[in-house]
Amino acid sequence: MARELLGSLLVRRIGDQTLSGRIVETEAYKGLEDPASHAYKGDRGRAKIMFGEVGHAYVYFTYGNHFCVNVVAKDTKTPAGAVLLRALQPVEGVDVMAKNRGLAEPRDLASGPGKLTRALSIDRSFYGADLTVKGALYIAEGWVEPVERVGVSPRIGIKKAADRPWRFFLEPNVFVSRYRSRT
DNA sequence: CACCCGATTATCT
DNA sequence: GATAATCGGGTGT
Repeated sequence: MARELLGSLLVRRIGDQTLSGRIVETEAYKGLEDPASHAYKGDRGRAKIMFGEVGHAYVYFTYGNHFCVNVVAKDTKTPAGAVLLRALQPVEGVDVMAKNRGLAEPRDLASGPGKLTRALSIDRSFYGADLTVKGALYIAEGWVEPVERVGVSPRIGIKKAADRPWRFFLEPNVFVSRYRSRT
């Protein structure tokens, strides 16, 4: 699913305003067998949602400053799993995203998991939200085949299970995260 | 571009 | 008390 989500559109509606971005970077997190996953310790706490319905949002707060958003994803035999959305290519409402971020440069607006939630005003109120139905936050229907290639690398910013190549990104693409991103 | 660091809080030991 | 699925600002090459 981390691969499949590349190229699809994440949409945030606020009143009559629409903000959206094309997903250009993702990371896969498994459950009980993935030491880097928040679901590694089981069906409890904030990770509870990762054991729930696919297509729902797992939003968590980290480093005392940032929210990150995941899409719950797993097959029917797997108890838990999610895909972290790491970067967006801004599409609609770029001016509002710039305002939310206090920046003007499009490539810096959503090029990181904490940046994209700030750009789209995504916070813990979306914990558990169903991203498959058109609401305040959803993934649009009509997935478009990416024209870019899919690059693969180890996941970023983790220490446990850091060897697993479960980060996926479209390349060439200037909107992917650049901190500590080596391909 | 590479590396370093402080901010700030939920979660775990 | 320590760590963390991060970011932005700083320094030095």
